[in-house]
Amino acid sequence: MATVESTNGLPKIEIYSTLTRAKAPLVTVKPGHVGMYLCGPTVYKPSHIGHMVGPVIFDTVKRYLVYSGWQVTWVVNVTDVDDKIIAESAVRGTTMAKLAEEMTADYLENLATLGVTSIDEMPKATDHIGTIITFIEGLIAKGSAYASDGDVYFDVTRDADYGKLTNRSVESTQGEGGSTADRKRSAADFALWKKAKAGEPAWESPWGPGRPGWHIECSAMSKAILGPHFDIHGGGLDLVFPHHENEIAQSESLHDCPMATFWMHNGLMQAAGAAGKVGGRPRGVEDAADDAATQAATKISKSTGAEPFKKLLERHRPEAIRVLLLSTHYRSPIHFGEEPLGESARAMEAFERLFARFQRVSGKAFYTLPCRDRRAGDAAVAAAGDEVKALREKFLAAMDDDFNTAIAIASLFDYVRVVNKFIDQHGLEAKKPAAELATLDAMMLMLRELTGVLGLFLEPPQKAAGADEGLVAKLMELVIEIRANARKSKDFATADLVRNKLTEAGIVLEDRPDGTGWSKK
RNA sequence: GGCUCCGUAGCCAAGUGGCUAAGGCAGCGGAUUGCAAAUCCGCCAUCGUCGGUUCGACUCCGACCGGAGCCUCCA
Repeated sequence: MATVESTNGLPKIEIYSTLTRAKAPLVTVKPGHVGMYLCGPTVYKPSHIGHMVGPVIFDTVKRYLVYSGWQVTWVVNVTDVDDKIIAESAVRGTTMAKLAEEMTADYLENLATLGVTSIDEMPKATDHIGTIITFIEGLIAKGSAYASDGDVYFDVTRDADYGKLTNRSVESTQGEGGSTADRKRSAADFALWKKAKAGEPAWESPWGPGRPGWHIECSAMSKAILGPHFDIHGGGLDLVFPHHENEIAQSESLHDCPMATFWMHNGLMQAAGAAGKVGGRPRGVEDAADDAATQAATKISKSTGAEPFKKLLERHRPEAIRVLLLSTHYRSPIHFGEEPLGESARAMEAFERLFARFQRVSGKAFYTLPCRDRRAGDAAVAAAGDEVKALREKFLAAMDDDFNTAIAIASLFDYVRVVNKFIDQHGLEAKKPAAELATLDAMMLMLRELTGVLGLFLEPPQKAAGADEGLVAKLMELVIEIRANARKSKDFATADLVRNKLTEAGIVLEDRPDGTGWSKK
């Protein structure tokens, strides 16, 4: 076995933390259990592809940890009270709660299509107002926060190591202080509680009616569900400062213990060929004071607004999107666009052709094979042969090393080749020797195990099926039979005409030793 | 300006102080096929530029050029 056993009998998995800028073995607060928190969306608009990156990555992290033997509790919060939600609900003439509910549903549907189904809890900020108020009171009692004219602010000068996540000093973070500067002791202080303006949603508090600041939600809710010190805190790289820096300041000031052992940050989605992250704000005029080159660059970035994810799904299969997200290392930016998605989709088809081939040979549907866990896989791997064993070890070693899904996927492409070669060499499409069939089964079970870890191919591809599906199948059967007769009598002109016309119509014929198959392109 | 990070083949993208620098897409040659498709085999990079450290660097250090994120409650 290539994997190293750690003291508690679980595999050794190394994770990079933004806080230490280094990888360290996963050692959990509670042995055998991982508490993982991901900063979720502010639900004011339909989600776009950029919102899917973190969830897909952390879903994969969770799948891999569970596969490897940990118990995992994964929390993704929903910010359902916020300036933007208030503004957008006003525009739409609806309530904040209604809009938030609607957009949360949209978010969840989109996640489900991508196979992100492993979130355990999704706390809403508005369900945790009491928790948040208690948290703020604790900070005030410790002298880390102060009330000011109905607002409450965190006092960064009382936090000796403020800025440790992003290597910033308090001085260097002092901007203008924003519109509330006159209520703050120092410009870098940030709001824990915001006094309600007239007509805004508000909750009663010791400081008067108001609502929570953004940063405090995550500190309070992660504590409520995962405890003051948990294992993995995740989010996009754009949240490192100020959001996560402030979470650390709040939680560690109150609890005097680390908030999270590992701070994992995913790279941001960028539109291929354009500057700027997907969904980012266009860079404004304030940047134009720079040189001409910068101006040229900012011009392009104006087009980075992202379409709703559902629109994207009209053009691309979720499987291709998931693979694209996982084929880049999670800490790197992802180049996203029609072209990369198309390539990703084409690459996926090699897997699906193999699944179809497997079904022809063995009569078994790949999608119904059981996804084993790592221990069971360890026990079963010998039956699949040395090549498979080596590729599985490569896969596991890559995932153990900070979830290197890019290498893991690469090993799966090698895997497909190995299995195809096996079928070729033993002529399994024509004859079916029991011993080789058993080996093939073992190989495919292993592929099922590994693709399942990445959350891939869990469901059969969605057929663009209509009521005509059965009719088309019958017609194709007929066409293929007629063409087969033509081929038998060496009437290749007719046979080729049929095939070419079908190709034009988007149907691909494959003449195999045991007959002709067809598929829609 | 400050703080992070990146620059690998036509495109995308892993990776390592020293054996043949993953994988995908595209392309080329071959096997197979009546011809194709699919499949298999083979080919296709010296790692932004310039210096330095080292027996040896693409991998470490420095400078420069180019790109990205954050410093503005954006995943």
